[in-house]
Amino acid sequence: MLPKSFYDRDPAIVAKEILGCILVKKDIELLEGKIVETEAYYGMSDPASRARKGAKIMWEDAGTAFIYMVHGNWLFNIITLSKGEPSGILIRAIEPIKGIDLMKKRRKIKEIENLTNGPGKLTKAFGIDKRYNGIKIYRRNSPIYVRKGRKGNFEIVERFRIGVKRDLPIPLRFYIKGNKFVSKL
DNA sequence: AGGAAGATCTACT
DNA sequence: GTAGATCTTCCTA
Repeated sequence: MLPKSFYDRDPAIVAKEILGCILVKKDIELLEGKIVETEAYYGMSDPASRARKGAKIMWEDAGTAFIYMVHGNWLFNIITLSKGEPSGILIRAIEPIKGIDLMKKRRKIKEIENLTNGPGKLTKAFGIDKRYNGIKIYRRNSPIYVRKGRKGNFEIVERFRIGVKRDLPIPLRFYIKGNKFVSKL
């Protein structure tokens, strides 16, 4: 399982290095998925950042889960840190590994490719909502955490972020090239 | 009270 | 594949 120090770095670095790792939810159920797409968000210097909208939780320590609602969807973020500025990464898409039947049930569909290929979709499939806001995912016994995946060779594609009104002039969206579960090319 | 928000679903061309 | 409606909570007036 990834230690707190992993998250305590620049969000763009964390966003890239977490690709290929496994997102795990384990409490009364066991769900796993490989992280295939992420985005990085900075603090006050980032026009798209929730920090500017007064999300206090962004000032908590690295490795804190940050969950909020957009257009009727819960989005799952992890707090990171760079130079004392609040920042974070958004998990945009994962590839289902374990608990696929439960994910299908929650999403009410059966095509695997459509199960978790978007930030709002994966939270629904995993049953993640506001209740998990603020948990420390680096702690033992955390119901949600990330662990290292199998080493795989893949190329990382860099793109501009999706959906943000005003983006920064640098690419902050990262995904695994050729993966079917990426939300958008 | 009303609008905005880092999205998704559906119903078409 | 794309456009438009609609999703739900939070923030500001």
